[in-house]
Amino acid sequence: MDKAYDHKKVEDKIYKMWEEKDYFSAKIDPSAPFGNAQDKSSGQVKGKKPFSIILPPPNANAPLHLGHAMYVIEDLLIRFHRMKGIPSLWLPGADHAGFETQFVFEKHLQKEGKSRMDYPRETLYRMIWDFVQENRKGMEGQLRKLGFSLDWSRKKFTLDKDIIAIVYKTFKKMYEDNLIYREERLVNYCTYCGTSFSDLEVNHREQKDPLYFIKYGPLIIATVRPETKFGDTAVAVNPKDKRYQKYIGKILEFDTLLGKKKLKVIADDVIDPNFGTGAAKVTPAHDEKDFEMAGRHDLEIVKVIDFDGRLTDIAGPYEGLRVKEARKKVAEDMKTKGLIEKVDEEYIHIIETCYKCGTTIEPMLLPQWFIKMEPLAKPAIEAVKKGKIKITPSKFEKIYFQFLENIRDWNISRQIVWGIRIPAWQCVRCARTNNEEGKTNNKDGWIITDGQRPEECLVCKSKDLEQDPDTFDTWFSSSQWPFATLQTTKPGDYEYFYPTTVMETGYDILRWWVARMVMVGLYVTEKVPFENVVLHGLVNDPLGKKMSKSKGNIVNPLELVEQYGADAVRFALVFGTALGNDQALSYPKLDAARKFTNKLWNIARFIDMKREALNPKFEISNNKTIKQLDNLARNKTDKEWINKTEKLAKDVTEDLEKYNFNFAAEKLYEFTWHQFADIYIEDVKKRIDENSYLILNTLYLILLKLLHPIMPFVTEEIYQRFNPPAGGGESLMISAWPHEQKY
RNA sequence: GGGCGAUUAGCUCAGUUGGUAGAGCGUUGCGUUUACAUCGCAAAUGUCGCGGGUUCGAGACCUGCAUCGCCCACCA
Repeated sequence: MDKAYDHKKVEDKIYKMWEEKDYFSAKIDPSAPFGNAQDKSSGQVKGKKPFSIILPPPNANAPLHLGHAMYVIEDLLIRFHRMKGIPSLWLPGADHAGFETQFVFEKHLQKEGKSRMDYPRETLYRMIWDFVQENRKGMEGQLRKLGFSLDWSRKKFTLDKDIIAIVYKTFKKMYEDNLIYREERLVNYCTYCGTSFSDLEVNHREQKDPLYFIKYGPLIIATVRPETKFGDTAVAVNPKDKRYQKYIGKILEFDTLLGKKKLKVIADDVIDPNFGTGAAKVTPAHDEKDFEMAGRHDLEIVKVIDFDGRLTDIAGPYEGLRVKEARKKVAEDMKTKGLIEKVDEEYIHIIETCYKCGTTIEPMLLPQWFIKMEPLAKPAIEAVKKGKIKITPSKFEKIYFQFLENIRDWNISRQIVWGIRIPAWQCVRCARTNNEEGKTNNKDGWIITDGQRPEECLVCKSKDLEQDPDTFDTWFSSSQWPFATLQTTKPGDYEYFYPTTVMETGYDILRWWVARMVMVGLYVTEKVPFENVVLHGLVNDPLGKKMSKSKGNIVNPLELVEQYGADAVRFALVFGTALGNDQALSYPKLDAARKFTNKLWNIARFIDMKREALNPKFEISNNKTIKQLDNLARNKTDKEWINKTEKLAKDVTEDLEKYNFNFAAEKLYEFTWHQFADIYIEDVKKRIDENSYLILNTLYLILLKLLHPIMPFVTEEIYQRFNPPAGGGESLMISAWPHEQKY
């Protein structure tokens, strides 16, 4: 053996061996059908309950970042259960990541001086498709380099035909169950990205803006958005406000930049008499509260801002100006005309911004597809409350409940090309008729299918149908991922592996993804999609700052793997960090982990040398229980170390089953280095004989097994070099876990 | 406006049901021809953010407060 461990000579070779021997493929054990055995009360439990994890599919639009290396938790769980002899499945996949990917791709186009507008829809889609396929290949290579024992024979992509078919089926089912509706209402719209968003894609930011006090005849109203006043269709006051009683129901007539204007004064409870002057302008097309008032008071809705972020012709001379410049210009002109009473320059308020590009979100009137969330949220809340799903660490339950208990309907329409196009067709003739009759919500005339273009309009038999150009919010397909994957991999997978055992992911997508998977999973399959949610923290840069492209502090896990070895990277990520807490990338910790791999290696080297020296006549059995080992040992000290190792195996097993990964790593590190190597080996060194050698070697084998889930490469390499007997199995990764324990 | 987390050795962080503080890195001293200098032995360093409280006993539990970070939130 070399004097030092060189991961570069080992890792690729070992991974290839595992893959060629097909160790990663999950095997459904037909002799131990699990199926209905989930019902323990029936007494029909047969075989072992399988263990399954669906890999959170990484976005196929960029190489993996260090955060993805946290998948190590899933790999160690899978390897742990596989060694325990439990049929284990870890299913890989990739996400097309609709909007995110289109955004990234547009950045690439920009560098070439192009934009999405330069290409027809199909061309743009095809270009992004190719871009994504390239990325997928790269990502899979990265996952292999990290040693992840993913079942590549079952890999899925969110745009696989069979996945899309399921997404369509779900949409249709929801539509038929009256959970989907189309409505024209104010949605979060980013004029830069050119699409609407759900509430989760909107950030909030504090900002200082001038608050203008504008004269509306006898009343003064306060606003930060004078540029939208062209769309005012009322003035509102609180019904209890004594100052304004005499105006309620009256028509005000007053001067504006565009001449005389008449507005009715309405009374509404949402108006806070203590804000500003207690009177507000009502601009239904650009403010949600105003939009709701418009509904209650039957007000006209006048659009001032267009989808490109510029004022419409309603703004007269200000038409075509961008919101920001329009605001400035309008305010200046109003001052000149004496329409502004005063300006509070120090007004601080919260604005909504696009989570991606930071542009101020415009509430925009747009017909979109919505999912009614409340009926879906209730069972999802129940599932956790009743313990059908367990969230670890439990502190995250609060966030889960808070999201679901205050849930609002989900806008799933996106005005982008990259994604799954919504299978909704509108009859052009019916739509026109509806419009003429003054119906604005276009509910009629829409045909939802499972993806097939309908032959003709169901109402008027017209063949003039147009498909909705919008695509689904990526998270709509993601929400179906656990059952969609298992229903489309291999026959029997869904029946055997669903519900999955663990959903392990970053806490940052608890609401975006996990909660939605629970809701949609329960709705479609009537089962929870997973029994355990395990949430890890973020990996930040060495200074504790969040990694991001704009900061330029992204770390590619492969660089670290190259330098320290995959085992060290994996170990460093679980060592010294409590589950669910953020951690800063630590080079000293990586270095310590790398030294640990070397320590392991040198223990092996020592044992190897002793083997050569002693040339023992027996073979080391891989299958000895610790009890059997105790009977074999003759030296009292050796027996003590058997007990200590037994205790370690018990503790590590318990820690892994309780998701206390840091405890497991810390105990293994401490025991291996400072107990086993520093004390035991130093002791046995002086007195080693055949019998002690047998104990030493066997205990070391147990350590290798216990370490294998976290550090698979170095442990496997050593195991292979020890060339254990046939009875012990050909690979550490499929050998038996040294301790049985259930919690 | 609400919520969550953090505050422990110089630095980065653990501390699992309350029992006189731990790791890695760093520092200091000593050692090492034979598993490993990617090493060993030894040592130093903590009013566990601050104030109350519960308890025989609190870093851990309760309650205030401070600082930092994150998340949620339609007062124009």
